[in-house]
Amino acid sequence: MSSEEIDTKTKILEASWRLLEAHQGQGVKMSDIAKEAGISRQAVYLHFASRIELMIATMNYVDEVKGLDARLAQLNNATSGTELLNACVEVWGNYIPEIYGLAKAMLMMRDTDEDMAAAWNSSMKCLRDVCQNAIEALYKEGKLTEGWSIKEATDMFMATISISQWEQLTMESGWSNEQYVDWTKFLLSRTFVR
Amino acid sequence: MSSEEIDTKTKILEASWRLLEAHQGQGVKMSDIAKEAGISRQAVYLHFASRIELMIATMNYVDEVKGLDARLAQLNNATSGTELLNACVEVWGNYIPEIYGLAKAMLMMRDTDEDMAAAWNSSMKCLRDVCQNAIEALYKEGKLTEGWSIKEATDMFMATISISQWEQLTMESGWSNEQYVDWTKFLLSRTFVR
DNA sequence: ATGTCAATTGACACAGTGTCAAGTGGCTTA
DNA sequence: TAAGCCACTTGACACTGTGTCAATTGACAT
Repeated sequence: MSSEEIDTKTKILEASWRLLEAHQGQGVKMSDIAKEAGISRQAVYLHFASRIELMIATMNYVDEVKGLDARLAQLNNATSGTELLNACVEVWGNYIPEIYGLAKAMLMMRDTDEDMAAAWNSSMKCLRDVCQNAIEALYKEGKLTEGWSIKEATDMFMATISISQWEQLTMESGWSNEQYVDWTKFLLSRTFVR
Repeated sequence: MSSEEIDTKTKILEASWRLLEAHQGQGVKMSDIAKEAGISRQAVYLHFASRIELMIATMNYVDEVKGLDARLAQLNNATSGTELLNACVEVWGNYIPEIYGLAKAMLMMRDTDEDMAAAWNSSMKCLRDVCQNAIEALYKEGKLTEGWSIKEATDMFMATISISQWEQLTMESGWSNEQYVDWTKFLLSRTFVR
């Protein structure tokens, strides 16, 4: 069996991931991935029907290895809504730099490919759930700023911690990740906590 | 001269703009633009050296016609920092839907093309200036929330009113533009006003 | 009538994705 | 040891979209 030797499929996924991170999700061709994996370009298609499919598989693979779900699961220890909100920003905000290349590639393809859009949304689902928990906790504590519905507040929360927001503040404006996390926590607390 | 008949260059720009808006900035080919303008594909290249150049020209053309600068210039009537901040969100927030298709196309190209990135940034410059004015006004009134530097606050301001943010809240989360403007004003006031 | 200029047509190069057919080399099973 | 299977290789090709080039047309100006 393939318990010791890494099977080709995994080699491709690793190569894809590595290149995506190295090039920040841009300009990574099927032939590059094949070369990186040490196989022929055509062989990639023996394992993945298309570029899109490979990208989605890479995303699932990274999800599995890095385990955002697991990281987020820990958060349910958080007692108060505020605490949960802050913890959420911290976990996600420190996760983004680890998966930025991949995420960027996904976001770019999402515009033109429905499957990718769906895959991305379902991958964001677990994050959204935690965000919503935080908002609901605030609400139950009577601490959610007046006027917000749960949905609206969760929408705004998600938008605020979106990859594009992170990209603009760190990559473009030159913020450190710590700055990003701290000010985002500040903005969210001020916005949602009464 | 060409005072009555629209010259071909303008016809191309109009066609480009129309298609970009109609298709939300996606999948608009040179041949589509040519067809829309009523000329041959190759003729487009007699006026614009490349797709990128045409896109940048379209952007400048729309800027000229729609006049974001002019709209923003009015704002300098605003007396207080808070007022300026709100006015800024209102003007920009109501401008976005009018130019979304074009903006989306620009943002997508920006990832792969330096010239486009530069053109986009310079186009955003006037918006950034107004945002910075608002933050500075707050600061001078002693109303800027403690901790923010002018630059950081302006960065965060810009990120909050970015196209991606608007896109996520309206196109994806289904908010009305009014909702977008109101909640964004709310979030910014809470974040920046002491 | 001659020249110029904008536009047309058709052909072609190039990159990247995806497909197909034929071949190779190693491993299993009879 | 032969037969068959399997993952992979090679090379060729179709398709799309961008960009280029050369030859041609038709209008308008001198």
